Amino acid sequence: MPELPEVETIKQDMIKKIKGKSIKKVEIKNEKNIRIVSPLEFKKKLEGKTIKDIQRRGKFLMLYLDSSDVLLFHLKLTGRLIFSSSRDVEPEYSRIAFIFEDGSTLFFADIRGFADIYLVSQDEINQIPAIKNMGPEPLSPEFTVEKFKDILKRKRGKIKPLLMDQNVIAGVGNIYSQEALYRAKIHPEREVSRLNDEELESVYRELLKLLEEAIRYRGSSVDAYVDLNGKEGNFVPHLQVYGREGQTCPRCGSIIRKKKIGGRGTYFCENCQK
DNA sequence: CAATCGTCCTGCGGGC
DNA sequence: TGCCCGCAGGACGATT
Repeated sequence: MPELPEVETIKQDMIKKIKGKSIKKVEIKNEKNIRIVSPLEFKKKLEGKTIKDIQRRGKFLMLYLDSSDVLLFHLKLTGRLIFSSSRDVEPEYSRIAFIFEDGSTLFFADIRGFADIYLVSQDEINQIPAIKNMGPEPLSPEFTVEKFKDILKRKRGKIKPLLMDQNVIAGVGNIYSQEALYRAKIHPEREVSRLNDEELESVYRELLKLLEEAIRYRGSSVDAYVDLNGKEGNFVPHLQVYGREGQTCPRCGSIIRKKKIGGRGTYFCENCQK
């Protein structure tokens, strides 16, 4: 499941590999992920267009075209974007092929089919509900510790579900919310209104360090995530609690627990997360 | 009104 | 060994 570090990795690779390329042909094998526009309109609006810029917002990847349109991807759980220098090397579960003038191809693949693909004009981006209400980018300079505290102090509820709420902070999902809390030594079920300044500051610091570190390691290949070259990220060995139920806590040696919190599987150390 | 549930879907793992 | 059931989850809409 691609979260901010994984989408950021894909974005950086895309800037190197497909920025400036012109889409010659779009082949749709499975249209299920395409939202709002019809497959025919999707093809028509993309063929002949050039990719001018690539950006990320939360877990969304945004490809700006030389028309006024933007191609948006949200990979959800099992969506993949894989670049190949040849259109003949088709990845597993491939659904859409974006074939460039030079024959190189961007494949969109998805196992479970939850991913969303939008094609909208630039001024329609903010009409997409998931983007309209999205919280700040955690790695932007404006996202200061004061801003973080301001936002969370207005909220009620358990800290972990709040961290992965896209309307609170953009891009943080199930994996990085729980890893950040482990690093900050905060129990995922702590009521946010009962966290003091020092604790909130620690969550902020650890979250930002974690995201930056995960980007340097090209993300975590949990579930279906691979990078633009189809290669796995290198951050999984650096995850300290995620997926480690029954193993010992790297910090205190207690047994790591798994519990459903806010409907999502959450791993934590009951001994050192208070 | 905030929290939980069902929905989409399919690969995989646990259990027998 | 092999089969089958049910779990996993991002975000949204419905429900309690």
